[in-house]
Amino acid sequence: MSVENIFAQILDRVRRATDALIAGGVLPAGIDQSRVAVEPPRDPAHGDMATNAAMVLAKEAGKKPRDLAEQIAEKLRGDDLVERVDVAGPGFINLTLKPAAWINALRTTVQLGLKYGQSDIGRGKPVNVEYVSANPTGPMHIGHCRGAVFGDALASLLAFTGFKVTREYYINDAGAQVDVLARSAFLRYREALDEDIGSIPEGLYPGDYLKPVGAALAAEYADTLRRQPEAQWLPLVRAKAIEMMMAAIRADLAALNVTHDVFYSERSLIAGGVDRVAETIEWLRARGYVYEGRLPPPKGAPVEDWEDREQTLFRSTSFGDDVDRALKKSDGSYTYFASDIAYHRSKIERGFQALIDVWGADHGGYIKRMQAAVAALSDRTAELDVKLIQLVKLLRAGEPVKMSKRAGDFVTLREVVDEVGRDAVRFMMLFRKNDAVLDFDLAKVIEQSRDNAVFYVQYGHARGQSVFRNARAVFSDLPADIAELAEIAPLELLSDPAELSLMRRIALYPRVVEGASLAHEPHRIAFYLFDLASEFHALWTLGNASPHLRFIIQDDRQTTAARLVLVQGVVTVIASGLALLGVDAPNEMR
RNA sequence: GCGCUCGUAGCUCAGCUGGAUAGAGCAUCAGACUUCGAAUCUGAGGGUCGGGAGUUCGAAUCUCUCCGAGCGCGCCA
Repeated sequence: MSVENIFAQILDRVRRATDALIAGGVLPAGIDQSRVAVEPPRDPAHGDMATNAAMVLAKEAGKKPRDLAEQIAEKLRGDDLVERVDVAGPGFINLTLKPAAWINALRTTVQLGLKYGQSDIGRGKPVNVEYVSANPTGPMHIGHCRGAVFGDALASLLAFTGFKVTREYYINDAGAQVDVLARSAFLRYREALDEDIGSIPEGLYPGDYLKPVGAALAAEYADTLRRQPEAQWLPLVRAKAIEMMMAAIRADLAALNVTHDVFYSERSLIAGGVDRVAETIEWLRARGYVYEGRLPPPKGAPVEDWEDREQTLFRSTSFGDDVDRALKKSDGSYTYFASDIAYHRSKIERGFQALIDVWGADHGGYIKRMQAAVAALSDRTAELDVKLIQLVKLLRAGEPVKMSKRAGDFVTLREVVDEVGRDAVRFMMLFRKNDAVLDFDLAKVIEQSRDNAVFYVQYGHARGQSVFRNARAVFSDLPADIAELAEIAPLELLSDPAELSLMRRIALYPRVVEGASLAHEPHRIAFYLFDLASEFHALWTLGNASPHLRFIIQDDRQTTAARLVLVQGVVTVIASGLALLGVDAPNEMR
């Protein structure tokens, strides 16, 4: 819990009050206090904070909630941070804090700067976040983009809250699809040797992006490959194609500022004479989780070439899955699931007990078996959270965007980033819950209006910075160092309801960050920033009708100094939140 | 047929892991620019939280059951 989280501070005071009641025999010793919470009330008229302590504890204590609330309230009265305590409704304890509490919180915010909102709730626990993991068979398309941004932001958020994060990409470079890639590249290789290849046959990748691969192969091997049988050239062409596709993918990710610490190759699981997949299967078999058996045919949609046969199965039903899952295909090779188990075993062996996988929504049916595998591999100690990322519908002014033929019938990530910019892409991808379908309108996201959340938040930051530029022109003697300014500024002059409300919003940030981190929901940061910007813009406009509420008061150095600290609080939090999302916080909008 | 994810204002969506009278944006209507950039702001109308039942002090949130949408359902990854 971070020291600057004022909600945590107040929860601590509530704990002291209930502990005192336990000591006094009013509450039973050992009562479960885990559900006691302190949160901002929906209605500001109820005060600054409310706690449910009395309602949560009443039953076990055998007391009426209202009576217990009164006793807790009595203990809280006289607290140095608390101005007023009221008992309301079914037993809420409403707290109104002294202005000094908010003033201190603001001062702390500004002095901590970009460290504000950090916490140690992760306690250094290693977390592995796997995201993107797009097949190396072509450039990134818009469908990959959302998962990439989500995973990247989630990783940043976890790191900010004290987890030891590893960002990981699983390269699917071992399945049949990379052989298809190799054959497709081989065609382009022949094309590069001036052969007429006609149209690309059905089943191969048609995109132009393989032409450079063909050219590179021609430069490297001249026409030697062409005279070899496929079994000979395929591994060479495949390796080259994968290498070049991964380079393209890394470049695409770089354009989005998405980074990874580890690129883990599926092929490496079975390379160098060590078969880690077989090892893992035997490891599981020794523990009774793998057996030879038969599966019932799938219900519903009939499978045409279904044959009932004995196969190697993983006992995922022991961990809540509906059926056991096949580990080998009929030709004896491993299923994708088998390698994926071996891959997740490597994560566990590398010391991760907390795993997060970011997948496309079409993989939803895969979650249970993978969680089952992780449970089996770790003796139920490791936890896998799978975040499903829903579809992105790409629009332009309300109309669906058509595919680009050259890229191979999909819109590439690069095209979109080039058109609307990285910030718009990143913010909008996070301005929705991960499991909700997202409409991404290319025309809307570059609009400069409130309807465009990216612009609106960035503009808030730029506006804040412009106040400082203007203030320096008026009061050149104010300290340039913001921490020093916060030290000397008479913050008690910030007494207007709109100012206090903004201070409360700023104080909410660490709580939002913690909640978003624990829930693995980075979108909460984006929505919070929108609300913060909104409140800041409103206060700004108040200055039009009420000149005494402007940030810079020509003949009042003290008030100006105090308000600059408030503006800095807003600027700091917007910059911090945008940084978590990987979005720039511009000093001016041009 | 089974499983997963959803269903909240006319539209697009939040709702802080069970809290008080369910909130924003867009759209509609009515307002605010001799400004610290109005690229903004203020106000109004608009809801059976898909329907029903249950759990408890209290449910949009948890459970069950219907209705509807999307995704998935040995040898694709």
